[in-house]
Amino acid sequence: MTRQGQRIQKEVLVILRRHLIPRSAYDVLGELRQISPKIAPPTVYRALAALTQRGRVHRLESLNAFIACQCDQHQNASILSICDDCGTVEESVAPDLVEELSGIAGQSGFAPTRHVIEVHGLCASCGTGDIPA
Amino acid sequence: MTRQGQRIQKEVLVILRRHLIPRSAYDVLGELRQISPKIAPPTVYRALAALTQRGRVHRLESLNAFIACQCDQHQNASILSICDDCGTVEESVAPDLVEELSGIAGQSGFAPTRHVIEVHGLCASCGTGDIPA
DNA sequence: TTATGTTATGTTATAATATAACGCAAGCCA
DNA sequence: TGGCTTGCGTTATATTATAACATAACATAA
Repeated sequence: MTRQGQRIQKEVLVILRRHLIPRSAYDVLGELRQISPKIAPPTVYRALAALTQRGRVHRLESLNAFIACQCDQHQNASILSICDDCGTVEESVAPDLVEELSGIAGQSGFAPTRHVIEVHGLCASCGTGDIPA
Repeated sequence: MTRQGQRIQKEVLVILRRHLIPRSAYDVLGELRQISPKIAPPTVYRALAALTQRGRVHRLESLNAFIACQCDQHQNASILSICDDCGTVEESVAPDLVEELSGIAGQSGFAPTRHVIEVHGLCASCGTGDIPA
């Protein structure tokens, strides 16, 4: 990775950390362009891929969007709880559950390498009726 | 749903059942058009949404693709194990794990409504070294 | 049966997401 | 420095998905 690559990854991470709700790659691109107007989609996707691989960012597969890791580093897969009302995402870590999941998938000889665990629903604030629609 | 809607849903299901590996919406559209050339994307997406809602088809969020339900009806969320080599998908049902997952997500008051559980890796055939790349 | 309201469908267009391909530059090492 | 490898910028385009609105199908009751 070059210095320029590092710079962009850092900028992307800063942008994602500004938000509690997921941003699409093009949302991030839009914000990046406020600083560096010439940036093109592949640059953003590369930065997001690198950050995701290093666990600094999580990709929400069911939203096609990204969020900064809230835990500041962990090796296990995250459980991402997505509020379908306000959009906030809560991250949980549960190594036992991931183990169990690997066990179930592995019953037929399947060898897991990556787990996608996302839960949709309503967060505590949106679900209580405190804030009726 | 009208008769035409039923017809298309049935055709989509037949197409998906012809394949053991997931098909994108546009793959399905392409096959549908061999029968009914004038079909447009929204028609396919509507049929897939209806079939998914009824549990006849599963959407693979991490692939943006669809596969026919292999279990022939179940109410619980599926665990979908996706072979990154040959593309086959194996479906498992594990109500206990889904319960546990709901419990973890619910610790903060989150109320789950839908679970996305996908595991990437290598299936038994691809992982054993029997068929080296 | 016809009128009427409601929901589903067809159609067009376009939005949103993602990546292929390739030339140039940066970093690395002899 | 020169040659090698990898990463990056750039252009173009592929892929996935939906908005919007007109029309058609169906249900119901007068």
